[in-house]
Amino acid sequence: MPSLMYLAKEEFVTQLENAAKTEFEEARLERIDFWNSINVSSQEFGDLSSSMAFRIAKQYGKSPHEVAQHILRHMKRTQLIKEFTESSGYLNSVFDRVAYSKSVIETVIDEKEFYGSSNLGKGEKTLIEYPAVNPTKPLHVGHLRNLLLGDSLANILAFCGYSVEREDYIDDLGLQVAELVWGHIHLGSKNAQNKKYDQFLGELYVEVNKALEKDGVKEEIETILKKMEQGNTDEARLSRSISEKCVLAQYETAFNYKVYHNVLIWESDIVAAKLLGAAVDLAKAKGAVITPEEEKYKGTLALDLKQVKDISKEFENPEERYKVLIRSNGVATYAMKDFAFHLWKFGLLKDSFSYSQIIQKQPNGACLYSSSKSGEKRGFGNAKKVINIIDMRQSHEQSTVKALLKLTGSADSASNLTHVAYAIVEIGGKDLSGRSGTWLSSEKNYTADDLLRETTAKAKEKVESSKKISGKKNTDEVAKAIALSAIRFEYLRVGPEKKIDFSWERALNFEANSGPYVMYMYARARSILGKAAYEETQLEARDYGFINNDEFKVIKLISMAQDIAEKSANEYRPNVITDYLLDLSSTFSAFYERNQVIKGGESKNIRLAIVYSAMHAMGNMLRLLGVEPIESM
RNA sequence: GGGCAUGUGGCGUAAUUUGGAUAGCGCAUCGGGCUUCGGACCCGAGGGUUGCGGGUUCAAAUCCCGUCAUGCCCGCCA
Repeated sequence: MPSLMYLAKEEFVTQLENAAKTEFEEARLERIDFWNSINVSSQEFGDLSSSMAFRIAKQYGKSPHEVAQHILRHMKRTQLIKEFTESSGYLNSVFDRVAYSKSVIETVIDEKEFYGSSNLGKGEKTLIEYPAVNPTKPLHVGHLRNLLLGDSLANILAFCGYSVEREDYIDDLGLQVAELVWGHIHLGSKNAQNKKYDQFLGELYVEVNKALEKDGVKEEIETILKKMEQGNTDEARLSRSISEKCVLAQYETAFNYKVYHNVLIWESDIVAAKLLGAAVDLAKAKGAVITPEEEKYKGTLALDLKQVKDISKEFENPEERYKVLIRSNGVATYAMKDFAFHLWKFGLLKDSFSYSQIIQKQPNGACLYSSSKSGEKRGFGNAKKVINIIDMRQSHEQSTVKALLKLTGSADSASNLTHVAYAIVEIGGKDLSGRSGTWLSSEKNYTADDLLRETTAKAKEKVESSKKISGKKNTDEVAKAIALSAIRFEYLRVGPEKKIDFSWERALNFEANSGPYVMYMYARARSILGKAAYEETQLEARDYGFINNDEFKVIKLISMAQDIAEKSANEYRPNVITDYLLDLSSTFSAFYERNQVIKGGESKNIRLAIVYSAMHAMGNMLRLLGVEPIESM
């Protein structure tokens, strides 16, 4: 079922189209033109408005006002629209508040926690990968953007009817891990006991990075890296074991942020499964790659940039002719490995992984699986749609993967591959490098753990000073929930393509335009319902006769929840949701500030129903952001 | 050299994909509001030539062209 706002718009379009076509036959307009001419307008101009008359006026050489008046004559009231009006060329609709409100509220009562959900995705299997952090350091405030974007988008897509699989890729064969293996051997692991393992590794990593300047160290690390890649060596086992311990520590953090996954795929397992060979064979067979003659590229397997420059402008490069995929020493580049992995993601190569349970029960109750040497077969991968949450600096690599998919005959998959490119998080204009240890600070580290701890402490202070909750139990839980809402909101309210300069001040702001603000409005709604001993059966008695402007503003916003969720899913933008939540909660706040609910006399029941509906709309949208609303705070 | 992203009041941002009525919101500043359902609140004021210059249009933050600034990417690094 589409949202009521959508239905009202549809009724408007139908009336408008018929009327306009009767009066202005020559206009040659499509239904889509009428549809696009309609906007949600500010209250003074009615509920929905169309600028169609301007367009027709031009063709007919008449004034928009005149045209609109002609169209208006043929427009008749509909189920949801009480009347149409005209003002300075715009055609406005006025909703039938009784019919509209009744329908919205009954739908919410019927659907409750599913209100706003839809079947947009038609159950399509969608694989979403995040955060793919190197298993060499703690998650910091930069990684958090990836983590929260991924988790939130996964929630949103699931709510919109996609069948979502949350996957994380772990590169346990990277140079960074090799450096840590070297560090383990040469610098020891004496500090490991009294620290969280990822924190210990992160610090060790900075140490190793300093040692890199010494003679011979680089070579030693390269040797280690080669042994790791061979598999079945001491170095390989050590790298996997270090990586696993690190990932488990990182996931402890993720769990505190209420972020969960379905499956981890390890680079060492991708290598063991020989996906790469199969991918190379495929690329050769389809003629997607060539072996350049030029001296510079002798012995490599490469992508001919001329062949792909139509696929993406990224490949327009006057200086380079080829993009190397397999080096002359036989080692694959990142892009090629990634292409192989994507063949698996789309089910274009058969799933040769075995899976074991790395965490039997995450805090959300679900098992976390992991690719492994031994284990059972499972139906992971084989997705129709693939979404990668990756920093925008990797756009070029992602385009290469896409191009390879297209060239190997999977144009469908190529177009179903989405790179959600987000800009980095900086601190005081500097990016968060693991190598130099920017995340380490003498006062507060910029790790995700530190951020949550600081924010929770601030929240707890506030909770304890609040009279409402003082003397009550679980202040820790409440403080944590509030802290989470603050952090998640702060990260998600900004469009993904804009860079974020991290600031403690903003992270710790719980006032308006924040997660806690929305949570507060939710809690107040609950509190009112509790005080009124509200039950749904009371709704029988509600009277839709008097819906004032404050009330109807809230109802209209509630009616748009599904459109908002779908927009957010289609555009991969959680900030569509945060924006809506701020609008809804502040409109709701203004409504109850000016309108007594419990002492509302004849309006009491309808207002209770509005509070009830707004509460569900807020709660459902908050959950899409990964924020579980709390009853009181 | 080529490509990508960003540029909106002092600060942080929304709206740009699909052009519409007065560019929305928060922080900060100033002024109001608790004997009234929770003050993490509400109401109001000041603050904007949407980087700049052209163009298209009845209408441009939005589309087109140019230009400036900032950051990033374009390795047989991973």
